[in-house]
Amino acid sequence: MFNLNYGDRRPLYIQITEKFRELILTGVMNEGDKIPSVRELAASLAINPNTIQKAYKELENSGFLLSVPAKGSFVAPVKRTADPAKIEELRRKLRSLVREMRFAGAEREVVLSEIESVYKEEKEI
Amino acid sequence: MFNLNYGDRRPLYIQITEKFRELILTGVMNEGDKIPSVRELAASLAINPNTIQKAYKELENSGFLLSVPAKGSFVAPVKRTADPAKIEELRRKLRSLVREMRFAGAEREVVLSEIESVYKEEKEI
Amino acid sequence: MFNLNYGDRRPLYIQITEKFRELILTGVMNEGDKIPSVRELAASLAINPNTIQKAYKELENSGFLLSVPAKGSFVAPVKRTADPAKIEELRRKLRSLVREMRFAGAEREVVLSEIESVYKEEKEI
Amino acid sequence: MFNLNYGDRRPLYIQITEKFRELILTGVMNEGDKIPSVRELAASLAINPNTIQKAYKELENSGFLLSVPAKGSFVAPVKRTADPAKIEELRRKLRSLVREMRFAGAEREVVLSEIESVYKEEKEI
DNA sequence: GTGGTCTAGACCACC
DNA sequence: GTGGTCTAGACCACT
Repeated sequence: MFNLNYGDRRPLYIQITEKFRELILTGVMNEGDKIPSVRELAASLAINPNTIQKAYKELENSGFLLSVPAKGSFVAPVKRTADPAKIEELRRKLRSLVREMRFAGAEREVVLSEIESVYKEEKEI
Repeated sequence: MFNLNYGDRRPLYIQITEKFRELILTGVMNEGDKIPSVRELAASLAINPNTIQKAYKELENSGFLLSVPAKGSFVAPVKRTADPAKIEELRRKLRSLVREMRFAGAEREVVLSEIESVYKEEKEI
Repeated sequence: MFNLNYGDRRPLYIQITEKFRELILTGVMNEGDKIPSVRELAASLAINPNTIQKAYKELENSGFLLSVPAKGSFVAPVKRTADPAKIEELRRKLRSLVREMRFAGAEREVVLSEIESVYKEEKEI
Repeated sequence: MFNLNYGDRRPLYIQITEKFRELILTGVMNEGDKIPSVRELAASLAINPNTIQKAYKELENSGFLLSVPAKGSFVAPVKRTADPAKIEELRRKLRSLVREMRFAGAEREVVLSEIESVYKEEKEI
């Protein structure tokens, strides 16, 4: 499914949550997709199931996964009552980034097309 | 000059760097402009000079300011690269950020309006 | 671990960053290695922890370290670019520096021996 | 002869010293060359002669120029009893830079050829 | 006056 | 325990 980097000294469970975060945010995994069971992924990565458990727990806490007892874990629905503070932080980052692009010479249309393409992304899948 | 937000969980020195980044990238401050001295701004914001110093140092490291001992700090000469590689890098960051915003529940219109508002900001007037 | 030179007019925190840069660039320390904690190194060098913190921060900003709160600081994953543009930039810096050394009275042999000794330094052994 | 940058907020006399430093270090100007008189250069740059005076004074203090009363100012001989501290500082910079080049993938020969070419530079003129 | 360095000590969140 | 932020205050070199 993916690989761990043992050179990276970040804890394994963090590497795993990051990986899932990336897969979900990029639309490789979508709402409702079933993810591998703890034991399954542990075997596949050859690490302790407790580590996977901890990663899944983190992902559940941050709203990326939804665990259904006796059924498995699934990618959470996108709705998630938007945390205003989080959105505000992201908007701040967005403004700063767009200003930098503008300053670097990127045309308004280039930026807009990038946005559009993201919002079309998963619909095409 | 501007205000600090103590509710904001970002460190004060980061808030300050962001503010200057914004003032410079939006063209409110231009190359060569003298900015307030470390002690002056510290007094004006009622915080410790060391905190301002830290912010100015960061801004100098990232190329926004030029600090000259015994003279003052100035907005650095700009290099509007229009470097395609730089733009490409920023586009990648933008996509990633927009995906995250979308996932967090931000509507397409919200993101677009943010872009528009940046491109309407004054600049080089 | 290493020593500070109080005769040296360079700031302590710069001496520290240089030392780590050297240790990393010469391969004595490698990606993922844990480095001494802020307080540990401060005690060992008998200086204030804030000074170490400043050095580590600089090293993190320039991509040599990765600091993780509550975990420690680690040598960052390396990206041996072999980017021609980067090399070209370094060559320009080198020419300028060597001109200055020559002007300051350094003999060609002195400069060459410096190069040789660097290329004999251990690395990735 | 050269231009001043009024956007640059560094003092004019500093810009002038830097310019001469560059011209001398790159071998455009050589030992014994007569440089323009204070009044001459002041007129050519359309600035106050005092500013030129100050720049020349700085250059003389740092050993780049040699002023002969009633004769003019000349590029100083290269010998200059090499200040050991200065040389040491430059050697440190050189080592650091060469390490970085080596790390970036530059071959030993590339670095050496750069040195050689600098030491041949002025002889070809 | 200016930027810059360093110390001493407090406090925080996280693990 | 860890990294990180902030304050308070001393000192330096330079203009």
